[in-house]
Amino acid sequence: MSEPQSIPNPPRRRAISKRALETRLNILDAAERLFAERGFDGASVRDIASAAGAQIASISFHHGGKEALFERVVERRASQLSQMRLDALAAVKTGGAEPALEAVLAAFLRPYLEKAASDPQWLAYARLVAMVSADARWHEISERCFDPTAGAFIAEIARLFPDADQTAIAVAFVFSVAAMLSLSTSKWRIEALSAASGNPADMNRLSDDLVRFCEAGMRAAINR
Amino acid sequence: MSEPQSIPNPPRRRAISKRALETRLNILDAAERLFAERGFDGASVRDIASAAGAQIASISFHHGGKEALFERVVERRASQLSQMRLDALAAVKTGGAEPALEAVLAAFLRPYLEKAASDPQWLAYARLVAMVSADARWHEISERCFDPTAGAFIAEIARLFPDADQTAIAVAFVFSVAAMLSLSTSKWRIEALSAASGNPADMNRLSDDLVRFCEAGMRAAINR
DNA sequence: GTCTATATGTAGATAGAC
DNA sequence: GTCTATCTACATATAGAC
Repeated sequence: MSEPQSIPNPPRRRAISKRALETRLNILDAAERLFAERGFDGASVRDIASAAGAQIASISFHHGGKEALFERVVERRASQLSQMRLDALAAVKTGGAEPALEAVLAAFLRPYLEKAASDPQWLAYARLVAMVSADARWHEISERCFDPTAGAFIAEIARLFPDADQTAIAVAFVFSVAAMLSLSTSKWRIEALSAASGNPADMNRLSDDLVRFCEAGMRAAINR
Repeated sequence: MSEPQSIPNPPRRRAISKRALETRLNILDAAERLFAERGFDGASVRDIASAAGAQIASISFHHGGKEALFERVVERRASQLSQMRLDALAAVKTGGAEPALEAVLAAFLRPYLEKAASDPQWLAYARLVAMVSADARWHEISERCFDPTAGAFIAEIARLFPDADQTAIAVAFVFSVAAMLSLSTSKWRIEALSAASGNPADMNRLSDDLVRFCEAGMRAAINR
């Protein structure tokens, strides 16, 4: 993924210098931040290069242009997050008894929530995903990066509740993902709307609230 | 709202020609569609003018530039939708008994759902709202156009459940709004993820599913 | 691999004729 | 109010020296 023209068994290829790898990584991180803040069209490769301390030309050189860079930014974290989620799902299923609905939903939601609570780059990534999901231009990315994992979780829930309507489960799952993403895009709004209470919206509490909310909503869909 | 420099009692002002009014309206409609499809930066005033059958210069003339046009597009429908929601809330409260939680949530969600089911421009508007909510650049619009109405509904729910945590209610409300908006941005995804079932995702059914999902989630937040 | 210089396109805004 | 023509700025991308 990080070597454009890599070959399964390259006969002879010079190692990439440490500095070049840093440049690539700095560009990816800066792009993630700026794309998340301003959107694909609002973030220019000039600003990204500048924020990364790199040359404008290095973006085309290392990543093959703006669009390819955007896809790499999304793919990098998506594959990591998918792995964490599927691992958590597998762990939940190793116990002898049937897993509880809450455990399955938590296996999907918690890996992201834990990352987002500790690393601002993951928060930026979620804003990016919200953009990707909302923009028809990036549907292909969604299908490739997100839908397989989402499908696995929906199938598992359907297996736990054989009598439930599968479409209703998928609908509730999409609602749950939307609620999850709103934590990164609308945290400011939660704080504004609950100003009276005074609490400054602690991330751990928000995470628990999200899992409770989604589980209750999913149960309502299953018992439809 | 549609007359930039209007004065409470204008001493003498020539009436705006019918054609000019049409130009203004055509621009608003085309802008709504293109902003929703491509985002603020992705939609050019050139394309908007062209889609509206108007001149590029007419956008600055009638609406005062691209940013001002964007705000007008959002404000136009936001004020209409707020009115419908507050009317529905008032209607729910006129009955002697305390309104049910479901009725309050429905008063917020149904007006939009009914519009979106019948008018593609309202679907486009929801994509726009999803953008506005996700982009820090437009927070001021959110606070001005959306938060007052949201606050009224949160206050009503808090009044119905005096022992519930107010922050938890606000959090669940934001999750509900996110789920609602996902109907416009992720309808294609619902269809992809529930392909096995075959149902082509009828909008009326999705609306019912949404209200059920949000009510169950909100109850879980209240009983926290 | 990096960096300068530049090619080529398009953006938003407006002056001034009609 | 409309429309043409044009201004200025900035976009992405790349060729070629180092």
